[in-house]
Amino acid sequence: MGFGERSAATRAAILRAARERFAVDGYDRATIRSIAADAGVTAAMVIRYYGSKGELFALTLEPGFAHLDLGSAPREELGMRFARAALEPWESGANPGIAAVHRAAPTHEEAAQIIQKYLDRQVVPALRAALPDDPDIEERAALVHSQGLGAFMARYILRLEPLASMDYEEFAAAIGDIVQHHLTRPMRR
Amino acid sequence: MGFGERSAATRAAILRAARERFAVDGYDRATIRSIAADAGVTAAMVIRYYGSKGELFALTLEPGFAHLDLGSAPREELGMRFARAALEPWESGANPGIAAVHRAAPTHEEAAQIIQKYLDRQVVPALRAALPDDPDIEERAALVHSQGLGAFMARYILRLEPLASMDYEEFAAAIGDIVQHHLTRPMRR
DNA sequence: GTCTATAATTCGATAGAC
DNA sequence: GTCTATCGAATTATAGAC
Repeated sequence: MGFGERSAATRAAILRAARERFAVDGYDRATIRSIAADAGVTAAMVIRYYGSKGELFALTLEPGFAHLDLGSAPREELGMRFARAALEPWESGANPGIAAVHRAAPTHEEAAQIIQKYLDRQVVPALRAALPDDPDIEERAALVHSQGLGAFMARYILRLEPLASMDYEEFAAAIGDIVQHHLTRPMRR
Repeated sequence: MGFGERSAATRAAILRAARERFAVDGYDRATIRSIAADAGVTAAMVIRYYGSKGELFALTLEPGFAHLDLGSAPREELGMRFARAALEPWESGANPGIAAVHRAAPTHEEAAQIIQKYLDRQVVPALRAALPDDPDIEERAALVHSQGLGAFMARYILRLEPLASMDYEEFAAAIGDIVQHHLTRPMRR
């Protein structure tokens, strides 16, 4: 596009500010003006570079979910491995885009679809690779994800106690244990 | 209040419309005008009877969560009993107020606090009554609730597949099984 | 490349007629 | 008791100066 050197930094600053605002305030309450202010520019610049609030939001979510890698975990450690891989990035407050998705999803169909995609393209394949012979892997993955979703929402988004203040190791161990159960319990056919 | 017979029906219609709108659209996207239109009146009436959008929303949530009654379930059936008691009302689409709370909670602190209250005043006491000697009942209740929250959000709010279309009996059985595990697994001290 | 000024909406809430 | 008309604030987005 016809933008020079100078603008690249501004563009990046806007995107960074948008990620932060959307993650903290949610889509509706985050305003173009507040994003612009955080980035040290005016609202006009935000529109100039990103067209509209909606387009900016879409780009905000793009880097998306980190690739879910379970490595070559032994069967008995799969749950714990999954829980750590999914939750640990959050302890350092990384990936504001994902918080933004989860804050927007209950009222914005497009955001909910991004979560659906994460489930289909990351969670299911990762678990299928680990348990290639399980005929119910999709149901298991959905249930595993539902526990991950609830734990994530409770601790990081809604900040419900005592989960929000619980020691991370204890938290991860509890969730890992449950995931393991989802993955290994007998399914009714 | 100085309101006569006639207004009572209007009042009720507004509240009913508000519950529906807040549940479907969320707090921010539901407008006074849309609620008024659904109720067959004008926006002025909504304000006249309920003062402000915020006050109306608060009343919307009031009937709140149904009392969580686990009856006298044997220890081995506690998880299943809990899952059914928490989820079954949803299959018939009841209680739009609760959908409204969960849609608003990620971006509205007050709504999140209502969920916290549900956890503290319904989930914890119900489980404590069922397992009076468990020293970790609050942690267990929080973990049970996190699974319930995730399952509820995935199936009814975000409508993630395949959970959203899963047969209810299978769904409830899976969640009940997990809840049971949360309640009975050994805790690290 | 960035800003000021402002257009065009939309929303919550009010005032006052009937 | 209900409505019309409108205010005032806030928002997204545009036009155009510098």
